[in-house]
Amino acid sequence: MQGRERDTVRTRRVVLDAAAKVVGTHGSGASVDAIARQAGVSKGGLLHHFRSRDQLLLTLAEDLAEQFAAAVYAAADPRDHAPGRLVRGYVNATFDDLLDGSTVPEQAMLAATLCTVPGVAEVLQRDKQRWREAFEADGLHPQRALLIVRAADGAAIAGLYEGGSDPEELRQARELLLALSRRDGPLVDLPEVG
Amino acid sequence: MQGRERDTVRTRRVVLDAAAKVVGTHGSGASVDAIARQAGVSKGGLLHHFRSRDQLLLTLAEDLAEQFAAAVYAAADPRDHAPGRLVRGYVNATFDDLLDGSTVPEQAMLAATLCTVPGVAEVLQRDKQRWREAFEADGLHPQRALLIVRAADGAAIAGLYEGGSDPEELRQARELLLALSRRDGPLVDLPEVG
DNA sequence: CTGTGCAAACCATATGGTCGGCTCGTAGGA
DNA sequence: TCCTACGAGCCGACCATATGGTTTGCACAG
Repeated sequence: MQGRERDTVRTRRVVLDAAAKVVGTHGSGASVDAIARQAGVSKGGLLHHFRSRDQLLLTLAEDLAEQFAAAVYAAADPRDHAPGRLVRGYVNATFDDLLDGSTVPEQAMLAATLCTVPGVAEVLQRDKQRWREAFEADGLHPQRALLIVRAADGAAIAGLYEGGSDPEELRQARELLLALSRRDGPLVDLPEVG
Repeated sequence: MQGRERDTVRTRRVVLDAAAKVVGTHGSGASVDAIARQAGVSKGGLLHHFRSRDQLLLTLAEDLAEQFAAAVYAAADPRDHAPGRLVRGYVNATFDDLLDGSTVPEQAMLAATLCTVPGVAEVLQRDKQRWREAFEADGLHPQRALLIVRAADGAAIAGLYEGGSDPEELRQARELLLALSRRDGPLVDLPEVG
């Protein structure tokens, strides 16, 4: 019963990857049949593993959130013990995705499509709560951490939905956010302008 | 020939509003029929004004972009002539939408759905370019302006897709961004932390 | 032999888009 | 001013089709 379970796990994995690909290119028009074909599986076979299309997409959303979290923790330098370590991992993971660029339009499609799937909103909300707690434990001034994370999110949105950005600009933006994360305290001590 | 044209304009307006409402609640599942019913029009009547569903949604996207731009310029204080005036309008318009809150989930659905419509990506890209140029003429240090706008976008995303945020937190975030926009120069002169 | 992963045919239905026709406002001539 | 012809806005029935989900059957591991 072990080989079988392995097969099940592998098939689910293959289907999830196929779903990401097809949804990334065809958006909400991605049919179960198309996903199944991409996965090299029949529609019946797919629906044997995922009760419905919505449940498949929900699982995909959870899977992607998990993958991103893993990327963030992987991007956090293990030798970095200063406050803001996780924030820096978040920034780096975000911009790494963006700078790769090869799959940016697909990711935009993917994100937009998944957001319209019933149940995904709750998943995102739970995810948000987890990040919030993680950042609170990261030691940086909350206002500062929030600003940095928001800016990273905004850059991601801009990069995803509004066309690929200039790589050089992305790199600069990342450096700025990283620099901001290496300092601490409220953000008010700035030279005033006329 | 004038009354007729008025009718056409009004009907198109009604249909667009209906589309925003239905798409906001039903996402990509919003059918032409449902939109037509919401608008008090038959499906045939609707398709008389918009050649296809996609074209309707594309028009809706353009319309919403235009509405947001109008809100930004309306939110910019006419007596404000310091650099960053438009940035402040952008921040205020964004957070006004977010703080209203009543239609936040609908707007999230709406945005996500429209992003999957063919042609909307190009519209967003053009829109982005317009904003970029407008901000460049706004006089603030580019890096600073970009950071503020990105943070506002990120806050919008967080508010829209990850569940309504705490109003108090939103207000604080807005004040921070506005404060940042009232200063100028690069963002490096911050107290370093151990 | 048995149960599980999977295929393929099948079904009900929803949806986008078309079409012929009806209504009524408008233009233009008498 | 009145009448008529025209055309635009609009309706509602219709059609082809794509899609989500079910069911039946089969092959194979244990």
